[in-house]
Amino acid sequence: MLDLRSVIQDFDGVERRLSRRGEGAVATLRPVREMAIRRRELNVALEGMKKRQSEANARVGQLMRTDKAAGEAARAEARAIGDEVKGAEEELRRVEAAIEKVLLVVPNLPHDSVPDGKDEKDNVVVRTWGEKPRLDFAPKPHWELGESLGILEWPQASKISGARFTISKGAGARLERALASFFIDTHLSRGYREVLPPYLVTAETMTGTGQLPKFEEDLFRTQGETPLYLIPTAEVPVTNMHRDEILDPADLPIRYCAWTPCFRAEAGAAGKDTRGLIRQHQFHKVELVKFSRPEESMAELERMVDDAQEVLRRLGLHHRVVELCAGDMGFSAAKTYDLEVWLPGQEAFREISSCSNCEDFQARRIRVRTRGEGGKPRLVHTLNGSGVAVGRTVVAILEQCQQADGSVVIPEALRPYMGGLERIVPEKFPRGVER
RNA sequence: GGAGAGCUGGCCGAGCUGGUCGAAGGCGCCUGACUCGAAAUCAGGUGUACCGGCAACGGUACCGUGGGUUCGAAUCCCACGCUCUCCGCCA
Repeated sequence: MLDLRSVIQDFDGVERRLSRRGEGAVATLRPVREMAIRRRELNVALEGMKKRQSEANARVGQLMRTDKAAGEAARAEARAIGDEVKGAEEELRRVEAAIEKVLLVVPNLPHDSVPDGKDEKDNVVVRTWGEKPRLDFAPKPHWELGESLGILEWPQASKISGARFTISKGAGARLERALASFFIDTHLSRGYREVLPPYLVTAETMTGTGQLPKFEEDLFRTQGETPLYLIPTAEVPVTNMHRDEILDPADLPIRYCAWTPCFRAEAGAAGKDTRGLIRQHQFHKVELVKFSRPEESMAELERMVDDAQEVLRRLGLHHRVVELCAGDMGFSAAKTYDLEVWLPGQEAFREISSCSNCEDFQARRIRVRTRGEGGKPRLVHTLNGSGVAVGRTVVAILEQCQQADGSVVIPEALRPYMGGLERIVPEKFPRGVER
């Protein structure tokens, strides 16, 4: 959420910065100007009224003890003021609710360093790590590899859950589990604290990080009087952990890493990436979340990108870092880097991580503060990034590490987590692996 | 799921026969005095948000949340949430 005060003080400036995200973003803000002016007028008037009211009330109290008749008269007067106050309060509440409603769907302002642009075609490649693996055969897409190896299975998944689900089996299932452990261990050694949060959260929590009210259709929701939502990313529960808290500046930055399943309805994405593991209703992700002092948040973002890159480097996966343009960034982000991993089977770089600095946009919604000079409370900055998406890493390993014979060589760093397994070869054991 | 108790300032804790209560007292913290210095002691200060003001300062709101009663509510009434204890159930 943008700061109402700075919106009022510099409406044109805010509008100009917002316009870099596109016309749609600006349109969300327009109604605020008038409403804010109205709110201010009402508030000033109301405070004057309240002052008169409390004076009148004090008179009633005093007079009632001495002069009953005069007391009754004062009481009538006080009652009239009270009615006035009630009316003004109601009006003010209405205006404030209207402002809040608008402000909740206005996206964050892009940081000045963010490149201009409309969509993903305008994103800027910052650096590339490694090289395309030299394959002297026609590389297969991961879904073919997964099926022929017997480690990824779709017909059974759609039988039990419908479209966009996968069942991993044998070495495939183990690979997911190994990657998650490997990622977490790597981040722990680099200063993050592991947390295992709830996967179901309240609407308030979803609102805090910006998923609600604007993106309800992307979420799965439970039944019942007070529904809960399945988390689309661990960013949601972990960032909300410190809601309504004032964090000790000495503790900052706080760095968390969390491994969770993620659930996404993504109703609008029908027809894209229908095959394979790329776009699923459920997947695993290791998420990095930071709470930072404002002046350090951009440096922390750079470190976070490096932390995410580190796991790909250790796995030897060819990838690049992309800086998102203003038009392609997510709702809450002030600045975002994506990590894109090379997929030979599709001859394309695909997103495997997204690291964002939300600055104070989420912190304002959820009231996470720290103390600055003189002990004054001030908002922290929040950051989040994938470190990294587990399912998509499986895709990358299958496609980048595939061999001419259809087997897949497991990256060395991962082998300790795979019981020493060096290579995935076809598995066809419905009752388990024969020993 | 059932029964009971409770939710007050950074913490503990009074107030809850409705009025001047942002709220006693204690702890913690800050400043000053005393001291070579420290401890102890004494004196003073010590919440957040918003509005007005260059500032000093003034005003308004906040006693779990929301609603009600009333001229006026931390105090009375209703609903909800959360915490704790006991019982039941359970991986």
